[in-house]
Amino acid sequence: MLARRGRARAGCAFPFLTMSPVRVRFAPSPTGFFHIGSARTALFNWLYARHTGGTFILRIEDTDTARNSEEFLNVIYDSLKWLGLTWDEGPGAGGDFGPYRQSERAHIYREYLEKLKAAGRTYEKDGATWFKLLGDRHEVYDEHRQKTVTKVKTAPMVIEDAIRGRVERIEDEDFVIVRSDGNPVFHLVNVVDDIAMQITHVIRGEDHLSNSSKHVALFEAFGVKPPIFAHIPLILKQNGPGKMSKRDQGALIEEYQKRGYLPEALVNFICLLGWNPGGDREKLPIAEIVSLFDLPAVNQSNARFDDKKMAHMNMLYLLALPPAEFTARARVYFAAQNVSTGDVSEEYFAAVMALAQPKIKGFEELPAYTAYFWNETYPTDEKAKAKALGKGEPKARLAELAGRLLTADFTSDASVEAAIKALAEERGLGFGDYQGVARIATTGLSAGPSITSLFRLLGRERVIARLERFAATLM
RNA sequence: GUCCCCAUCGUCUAGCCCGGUCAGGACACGUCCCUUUCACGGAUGUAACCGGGGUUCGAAUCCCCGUGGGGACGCCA
Repeated sequence: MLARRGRARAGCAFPFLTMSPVRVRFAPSPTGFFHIGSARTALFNWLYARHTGGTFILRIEDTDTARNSEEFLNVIYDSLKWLGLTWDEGPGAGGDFGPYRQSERAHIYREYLEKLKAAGRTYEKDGATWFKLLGDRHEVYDEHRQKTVTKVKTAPMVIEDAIRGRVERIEDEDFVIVRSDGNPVFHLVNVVDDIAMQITHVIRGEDHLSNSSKHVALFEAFGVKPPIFAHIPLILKQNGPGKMSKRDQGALIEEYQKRGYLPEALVNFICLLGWNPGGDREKLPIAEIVSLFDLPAVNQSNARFDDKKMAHMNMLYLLALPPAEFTARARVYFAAQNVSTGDVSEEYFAAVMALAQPKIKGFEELPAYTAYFWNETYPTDEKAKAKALGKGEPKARLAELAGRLLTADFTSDASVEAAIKALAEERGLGFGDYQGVARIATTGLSAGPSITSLFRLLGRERVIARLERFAATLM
């Protein structure tokens, strides 16, 4: 924990001015849905590229032909675009180092493999091609794997990590680089592509830290100086042990998209998992995050995901949205959810949204929160109804209110309020004696926007009709 | 089992590099205020330096050892 600030200042304050331009890549494999952890890795790469004026590359690691799918590939594209993490090079974006799908780069891997073979750094075993480490060999029984393995006495590999400092790890076993079916393995293609695409910084999850010694060994075998690594901490699942996986609750980006979360809120939230701008600020615009972000400030310890805080961040962004923007996005949400809002006018829809925006935490609350605005068949919360009817004389209050509203002025919240207040005063009662029962009668709910606002919006006829209809059920 | 990474409120974290502040903020939770409901907002409370040694006048901060958590150990990526 202590060392990182020191490293931050020990290096050049503006590495991108003195070194070759930053080139980073996000290299997902389309073997499953896109989850929070992947999104954050992509985000940190993107942030670093934008911060340094470098290049953000999207590379698809689809060498495992058995597990790849086009569907997952599209999820990756869609999720990245939704989050606003646009790539400068990669599928659909072009670039001078393509193709950007590993399944289309076989010729490049063959070429690099030849270099390794020529240097005597490979051998064939069981039909596969192995990478040969340098050093003396001896056999040893591995308890964990319950088999005899060949160990190699090698010098420690040095991993220069922008987040963790210098990490040494001994790589002591040869490993497969080309499968017996002819397909190259992750370790090989990953390193070859990082060389071929001139990647300067490898920003990836800490789960790859142990692999890095293999990768450094390969870089050295190719005679290439390894890039700067930055192994970011993992995101742990909210409940229970271990890192977050695709199966965990709240793990999938797609899910947040469907639930109407604002992508800018999600981005703001996940960049705070393992990084912070310093000071007490949490909600900050992406442009500012870009300017403040740097690798040495990334935490070294894993973070646990917290959906409550995520929801809170989303609310903050929702609250800050210009009303027209809120309305437009709400429209999209209703459409995506297939929730009908009747054939109301744009003005009416916007007016309803104006009442809802300051009250809700997320778009997913919207359909239930506004159901009674769209038609006359809205659900009634029976528990709330029982509670509202449990005290006073609800039937009398409804009748009085309906009568008074007949002549009330519905042009503004204030005029509706004045009418109800006058009625309450005449009867020696409080506003609240009418408010509760009127709300359940006209909305079916116990909570919602101010009663005067929603009366004004609903209009005299509908309000009175609802009051009378509800009163009639109380026989 | 072996190797690697990590360790401040329940959670995310500031403070650590460069030792001296009532250990600060946010989420969550409690109370109060605002209020015609529910939210928002404001105020406030509960709550943490993993343990043990060492260095030092002084350690959350530096060092060591434990312990705990995480990761890796595939012809997955």
